Amino acid sequence: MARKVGRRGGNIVTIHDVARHVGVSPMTVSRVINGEKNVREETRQKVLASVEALNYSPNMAARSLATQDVARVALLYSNPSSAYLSEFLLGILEQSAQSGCQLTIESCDGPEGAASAIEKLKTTGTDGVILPAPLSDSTRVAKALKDLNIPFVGVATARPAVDFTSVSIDDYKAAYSMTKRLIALGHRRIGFIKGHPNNYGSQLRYDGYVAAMAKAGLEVDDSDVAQGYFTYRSGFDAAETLLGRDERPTAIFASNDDMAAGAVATAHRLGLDVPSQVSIVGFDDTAMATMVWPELTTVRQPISDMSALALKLLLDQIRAKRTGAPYTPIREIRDFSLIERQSSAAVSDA
Amino acid sequence: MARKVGRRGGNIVTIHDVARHVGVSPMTVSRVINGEKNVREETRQKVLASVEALNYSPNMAARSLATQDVARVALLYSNPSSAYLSEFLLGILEQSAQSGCQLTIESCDGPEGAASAIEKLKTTGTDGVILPAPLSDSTRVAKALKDLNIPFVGVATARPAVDFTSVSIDDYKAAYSMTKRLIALGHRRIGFIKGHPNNYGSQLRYDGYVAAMAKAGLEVDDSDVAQGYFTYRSGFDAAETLLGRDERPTAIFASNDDMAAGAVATAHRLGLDVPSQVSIVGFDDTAMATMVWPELTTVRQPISDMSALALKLLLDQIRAKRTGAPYTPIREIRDFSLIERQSSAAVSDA
DNA sequence: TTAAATCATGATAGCGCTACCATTTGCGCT
DNA sequence: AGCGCAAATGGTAGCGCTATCATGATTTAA
Repeated sequence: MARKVGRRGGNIVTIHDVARHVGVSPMTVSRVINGEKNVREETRQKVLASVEALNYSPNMAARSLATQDVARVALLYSNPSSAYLSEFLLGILEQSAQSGCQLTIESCDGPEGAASAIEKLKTTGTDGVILPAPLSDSTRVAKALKDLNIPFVGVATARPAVDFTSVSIDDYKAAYSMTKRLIALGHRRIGFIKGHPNNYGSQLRYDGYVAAMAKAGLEVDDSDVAQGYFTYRSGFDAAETLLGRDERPTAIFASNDDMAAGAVATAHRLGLDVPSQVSIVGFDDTAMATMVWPELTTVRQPISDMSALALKLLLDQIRAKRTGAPYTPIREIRDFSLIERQSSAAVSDA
Repeated sequence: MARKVGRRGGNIVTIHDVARHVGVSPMTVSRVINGEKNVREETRQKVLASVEALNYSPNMAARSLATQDVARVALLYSNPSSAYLSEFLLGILEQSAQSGCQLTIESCDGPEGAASAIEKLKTTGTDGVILPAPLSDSTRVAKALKDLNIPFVGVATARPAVDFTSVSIDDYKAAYSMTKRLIALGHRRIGFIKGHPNNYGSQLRYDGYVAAMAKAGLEVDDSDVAQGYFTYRSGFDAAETLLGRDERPTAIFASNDDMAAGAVATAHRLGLDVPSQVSIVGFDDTAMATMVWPELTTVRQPISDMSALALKLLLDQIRAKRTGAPYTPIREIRDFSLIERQSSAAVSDA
């Protein structure tokens, strides 16, 4: 239980114990653990068996000390939804525990405030930066980091700029799928609430919606599209425009969950039942989606997977930079999924 | 920037550099850093000055390796609001970076699911556990941990059990203050939405409300109190009971933000304006509070402070356990604050 | 004043791991 | 067989820090 028993003579299993158990040198064990080559397959197997048997787990502190390889990575975020942030953190944490890197969390006020935060990171000696959702689309932030020669990875980057490594989902495809699903449920007039105009991902979502509608031979009337700003309030207002008419859509697709929740509130206020009279769907599957009633049908991103992967890629990049190896930015695309809850239903024939 | 420059000859400032700079032995520097006694005040000052001058910062990896003191602490949580969780994580992370301990995050399904999670922690060799909000009130979980002799600290523990260390706010006092504030705004009939009946903190909040009403000489009518379950939906329904009458209260105090948000939705549906016709206030100041419109007046707990403190206390406790020192559980109470937003207002004379 | 306790500091030896280089082993080739 | 070369393995020396004990400086008690 306790890691310590005395200054020496602890009960912790070390690489030496494994080595003795197998009958090789500690060095060989180290090589196996780190997946280096130049180890005979047979030896490798024996070592792995012993690791298992003795329940050995490497001591991160010793490793980072020996390798001098404690990457200091910072997570720089600006007001994401807290649901997003917490799941993001979960992924990052898991990965960082495995990789034994030192995490710093830094918040800033939008891309503007990022400048000073980045300045600070520089003086602190940060080896790399993770940029979650809103910040990952800021060219300004990307440029600042690049100028400082600090490696970074963007998460949920919508803009398909390939000059830095990023992990995202395909916003276009996701919006396309969701729209297609609504159409399959019998909806013909589907309203859309756009996200913030500055947000590139927001544009992609809209494009996906339009494409799916076109594919089904359905027309998108301008009056069925409302501008939103990703906030609850903006969804509330936008839905008012969309639903406050005689000829209203039977479904509304909001570009994020907060706006969808706002739309649900408006529907209720107008005396419309969700989903029997209007289906309302969101995007992101944040906690908001299950907090409101009825719970929202939405698009789910594997946020914690994505953040974990982002950290891993960042560490690779940092390592490459240190060894002077060439590094080519990667654009990873993860799969999204459609989560169907109670806010959507087939259009009623009434 | 990079932590590494070559196997040796890195540019990192070590304790030796500081020692040389001051003209003492590394050991003395170490002592100063760790705040040990038996160092002459004059020497201490000189060392501290050099630390500052050279911008030295201790290498956690080396320290934990030398002290054999890597505490493995687990954060065990069960479905808290994500807003709560993310802020909680922020506090924990900051503290853990400073203390150089190894964090594991573990989720479980309510107190029931905790059993297996705890079992797992045992085999993994966990030195201590942090228990956030809902779990910290489960006697079952507390007992399981105690039986295993694993130190733990509860956060936002409402039940005033003093047999384990905890960090909380005074739910009673907070509810009392909020109620008093509403009364000061001119409200005389104040409805209350209770939290989950199993939750002790929920009871304290109710008691605080009742006490404040009594203090002001106001009667609490049974029909002005509704049972809720901390969910949006339950707040939605409870508000219906409270507001769906001719003689309705002019304010509603919900035991958490989710229910307050639900209550706001109901008010809107009933055509009541918030706050001019009904004031609605919440508790916790989760992200939910600012996501709905109008934004909620609520009670704020210093969540990240509390979680950071909890980790610190946990580490103390672990250390005490290792050295065999006696340990007395502490019950820390932090200050809450009233956050006034747009969902509450003075009662109108109309 | 002198022995004994106390304090301030230093020297040494690792914590568990891996970088680096030395050595051994295996294997294909002439 | 003997050579060379590469693959496989081992030995050594720290990474930055602190536990421990040893030492010299200072105070206290007697």
